[in-house]
Amino acid sequence: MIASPDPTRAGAVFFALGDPTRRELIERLSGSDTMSVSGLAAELPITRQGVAKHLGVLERAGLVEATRSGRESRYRLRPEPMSDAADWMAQVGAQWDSRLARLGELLGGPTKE
Amino acid sequence: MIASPDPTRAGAVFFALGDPTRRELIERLSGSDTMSVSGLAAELPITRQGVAKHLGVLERAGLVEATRSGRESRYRLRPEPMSDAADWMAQVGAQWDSRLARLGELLGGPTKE
DNA sequence: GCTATACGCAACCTTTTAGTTGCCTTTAGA
DNA sequence: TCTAAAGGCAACTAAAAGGTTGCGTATAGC
Repeated sequence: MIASPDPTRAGAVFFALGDPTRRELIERLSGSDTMSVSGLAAELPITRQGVAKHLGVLERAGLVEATRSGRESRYRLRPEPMSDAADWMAQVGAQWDSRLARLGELLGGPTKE
Repeated sequence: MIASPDPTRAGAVFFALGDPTRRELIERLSGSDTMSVSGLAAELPITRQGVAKHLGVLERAGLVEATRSGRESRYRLRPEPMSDAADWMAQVGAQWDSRLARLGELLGGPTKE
């Protein structure tokens, strides 16, 4: 029941991780169970609303999950979708490799990088 | 020596792969040895100059390499920097895991996802 | 009940990004 | 040599992204 590789989701993950502030958020969340929006904003040089927007992007990519607890919503890291991105890269790399291998055979010798 | 994990380069890779057209280019390049700008542009719904810009982004991220051959410049895939991105994700995931593990110990039982 | 905290929503501004058109240079080939 | 193909460079446009301020709503706690 592992999350199946979803090429669509991979794109969202790449996009989400393409922003340094969002990577920063991910790193913070990887070190604690859950964090509130304000808690995260307190550690960053941008406003709470700015953080909230970034969390929205991460949530749409499936990388974080929000749970409302009283008056605050706590965010938890959800690393699973990253495997879709990793799969995409592995697949591209593999195809590249096999292409290299075929080329090597054609040339009649092992081809090194 | 394998390319050492470079967190800076990881950001550039995530950014570069965050665009669907650039992923398309990467996929095309993974299937052939080298391709010219015009060759790539012929397969995509955007202009040659548009493709050239994307190739510039990919090149700055280290994901492709250009070689001028006569009047055309041929681009080759260079998948190595992707490992920086993969390393970053793996590290985040590992930290998250170990945090979970420690939490599990504190609670006196194995914690499942 | 009142106040301060934590959010969500919406409008707005500024910068980047994706993509275009136009023009000029270099090279392959008939 | 003259032309057509391949590219680089620069200016410009439209749209998206990152970020802000302002305001309204719900909840915790005195």
